[in-house]
Amino acid sequence: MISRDLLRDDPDRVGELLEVRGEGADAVARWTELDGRRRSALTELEELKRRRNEASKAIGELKREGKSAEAQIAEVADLKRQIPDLEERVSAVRSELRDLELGLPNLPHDSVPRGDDESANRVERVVGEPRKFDFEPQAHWDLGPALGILDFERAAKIAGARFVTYFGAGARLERALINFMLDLHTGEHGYRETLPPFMVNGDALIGTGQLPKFGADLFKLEGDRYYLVPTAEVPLTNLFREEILDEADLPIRLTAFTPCFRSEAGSHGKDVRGLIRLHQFNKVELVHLAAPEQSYDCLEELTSHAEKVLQLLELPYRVVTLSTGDMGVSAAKTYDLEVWLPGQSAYREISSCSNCESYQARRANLRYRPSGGGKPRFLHTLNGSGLAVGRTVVAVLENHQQSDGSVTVPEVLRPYMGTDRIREGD
RNA sequence: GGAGGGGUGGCAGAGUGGUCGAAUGCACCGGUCUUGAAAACCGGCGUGGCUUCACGGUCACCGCGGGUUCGAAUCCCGCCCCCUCCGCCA
Repeated sequence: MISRDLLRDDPDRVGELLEVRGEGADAVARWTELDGRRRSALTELEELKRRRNEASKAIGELKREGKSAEAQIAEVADLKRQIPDLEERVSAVRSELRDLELGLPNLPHDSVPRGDDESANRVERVVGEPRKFDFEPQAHWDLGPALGILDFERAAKIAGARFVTYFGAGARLERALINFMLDLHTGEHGYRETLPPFMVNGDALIGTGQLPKFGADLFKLEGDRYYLVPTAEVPLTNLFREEILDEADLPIRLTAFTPCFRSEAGSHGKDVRGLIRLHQFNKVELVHLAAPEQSYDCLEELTSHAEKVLQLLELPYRVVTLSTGDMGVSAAKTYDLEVWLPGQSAYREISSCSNCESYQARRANLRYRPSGGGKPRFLHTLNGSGLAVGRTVVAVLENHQQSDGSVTVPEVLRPYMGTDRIREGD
């Protein structure tokens, strides 16, 4: 949600920034109009309520003194005829205003490149050199099945398209990566390990911005009010909703492994092979709850924590700042980490690190009390993948494959894997 | 799934129809006292909205939503959550 103060004080600037994100100045104009209607109706309503309260109080006093209160009772009766009407008007305007506010995307940070799509993204740095192969590197969807560690066809039998089953060393590799990432973030980067529910309610999804607009991307349990989490960002960020935290406790850094469930509606024909785009995948997530003054430092740190995973796994990657047209609705600024995939000769997204500033905090009513005292303020929320585990498996297989079809296990994973090489049948 | 109990301010905990946004204690902030600290004493101390240059005024909030009443933290209905016991299950 965008700050109401900002909408009121500087509607032109908000309109201009929204323009860049596909919403126009007309949305701001509509907001201003609704807000005005809300305020005038509210003022009117509260005046009636004040008179009603006054009269009721008088009735009590008069009765206690044994006097007649007929006049006051009549006045209250009269007011009570008018109040429900006005109340309805107020709540109608309110919900219209809320619908509008919940539908508006966040405003981009000044440092974000403006543009309509990913072609306007800005490459910040390229880290590591793509390896030179003296043979034709295979894509993981050939390599994995050949090794007998990834099975898409059998997964389709029990579930359908866009699912995978790991066998043997593949399953172990997934588990090794999860443990490695969690150990790194808790041991070296100062995160608290968290294991949240994998199902959440609608309020949580409104809090982080998936609802009301993107319900089609989610799996909802039939006949129930639960949704499967599309990312651990949802449970983690909402964990402290409706709370007022102490500034001294910020930033709160949480990491969690969860599966993620996405319907991938509207992505037919995209990434149909392999485990790039599945209905269910695993992810280790990083979340910061930060004071506004520190949140952009936090974004750099969080991103560096995700990068560290790639570096230790000896995977070449680049860091990209998403343009205004390529960012998610909640983000004010997003860095994508794109890992090099030799099988596709392309950099592909493996992590997305965002500062949502106070956008989600407003929706989830996530606040903190400043150390110096004073009113509670909205904090800033950040999240990033540290990393998407399935895609990391892809990157490890493709980058560390050998000419004989085996895969060298990166040094840091060997204690977790119990081997330095994955061979057919492992 | 069945039976019972319970959700009040940062915490604990009173309050069963009006003068209750709410006693009291703890915590916290400011002050007095003290060489300093503690103790003691004095004062302050919820959140949001509307209005105001400001002082202030006002509305709402006692899990959430409805209802009864001139008037609801208090009575009635529905829902959510927590606890205990039984059943079932991992």
